[in-house]
Amino acid sequence: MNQHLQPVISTASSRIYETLRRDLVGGRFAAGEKLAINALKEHYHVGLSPLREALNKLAAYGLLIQENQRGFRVPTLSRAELDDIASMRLELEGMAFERAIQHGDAVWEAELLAAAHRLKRADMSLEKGEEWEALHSQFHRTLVAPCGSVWLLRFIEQLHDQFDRYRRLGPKMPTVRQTLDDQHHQLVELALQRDRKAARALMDDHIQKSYQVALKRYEAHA
Amino acid sequence: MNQHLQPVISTASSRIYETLRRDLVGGRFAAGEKLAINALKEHYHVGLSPLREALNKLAAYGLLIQENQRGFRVPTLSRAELDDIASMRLELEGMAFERAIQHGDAVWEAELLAAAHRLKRADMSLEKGEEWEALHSQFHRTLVAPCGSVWLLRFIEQLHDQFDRYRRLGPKMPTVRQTLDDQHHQLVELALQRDRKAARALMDDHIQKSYQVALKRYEAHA
DNA sequence: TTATATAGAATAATCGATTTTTTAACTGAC
DNA sequence: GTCAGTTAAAAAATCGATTATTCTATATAA
Repeated sequence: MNQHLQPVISTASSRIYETLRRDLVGGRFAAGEKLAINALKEHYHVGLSPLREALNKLAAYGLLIQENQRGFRVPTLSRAELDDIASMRLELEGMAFERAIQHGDAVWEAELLAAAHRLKRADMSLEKGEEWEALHSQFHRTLVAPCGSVWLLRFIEQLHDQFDRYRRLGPKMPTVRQTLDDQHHQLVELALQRDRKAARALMDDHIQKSYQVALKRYEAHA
Repeated sequence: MNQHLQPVISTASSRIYETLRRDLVGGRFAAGEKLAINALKEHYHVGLSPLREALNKLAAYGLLIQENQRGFRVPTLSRAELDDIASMRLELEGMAFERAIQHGDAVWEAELLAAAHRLKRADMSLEKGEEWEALHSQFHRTLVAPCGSVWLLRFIEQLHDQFDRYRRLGPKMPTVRQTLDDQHHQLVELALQRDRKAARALMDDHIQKSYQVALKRYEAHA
């Protein structure tokens, strides 16, 4: 499901990394909060060494701030950063989607349809939990997967995690969500038709709308 | 000099991280090599815990590959990856430079001239060691610094480190190097004149030429 | 009162040793 | 000779304890 690390074999360190990543993205820690390592150790039933290794990785990934001799903090949120993240998503995901449309083959088309279908079923259940989040991430990953650039995919993944810290600040907004869910299918449509320009335009619009949602939530939150 | 971590206060972990990063970028480890943690411990006179924390961060940063239960390896080099890195640099650094030219203020102009001057003095000494590398990195960072996007700067920094693994595979090539050094000054010129289009074009050419150098070295190496 | 100093508690970083897993060498059956 | 199974050695991951640093509260001096 998640290719953040090859979880073929798991270690305590890789497990707690993935768990913490999800919890950070899902907003289970307050922005700006100082992490109490001992408390984490207890809460997640994990030893100090694997925990610290995971925290170090998360800091390098950008989901934590590390300050020498004073541990780890959850990054604060700001309008400026949200704008930055959204505008980088516009540039990079748009670019990647266009390239994916140029290079994607029949296997990709099938995977796209599959990912969209799985997501739609989750949309309908109206249970927007971790399950939906995973399918949603996977769908967006599939859209850009055959773009041909490993580094572009890596940056997009990172931006998604950052963006979701804002998007997931509040509860779902059914009407906007409906529009966004519909766009997912239209994105697949345009991809299959290889209509690069229209696909790019829709992707831009999709990110813009998501940004509006995230911004509303951020402002309600602050 | 390097803002990879705030080295205001340093810990064993942050020191060994920075040292290893330099050594990885500088090619002091063979591509694909498996890192012998015990040997590293001895060589760098550092304990196991800070060393492992540094290795974890470097893996998250992309300068190492981590495989569960089988430690850390230096990523291999490939033509495809070099192409990817170079084309991402073209996109992102070009974008950043254009934005920097739009937003950079008088302080930036001064810093640009200063960075270019320091680099030129190092160019002339013909000693292309770590000292020159540091000034070169700093110069390129300064070029794009006021682009307005923290995430864009972060990605560019990462791509530079990756690119340098290829560029630094071989010894200097005086004639090409002369051209590239000259371009540094022309980049400053065009930035001061706020000639966005020309600046972008020159940046593209600069990265292209650097890519040619890196590619030659990669092919000679393999 | 304000600022500075300091002791004690809390926390971060690191160390040394242990446990777990992988790798390499060896064995014997086919 | 080759291959599966076994074992010893090596390496990775983790643990428990120690050391170093920061934070907090209190005391003292200007």
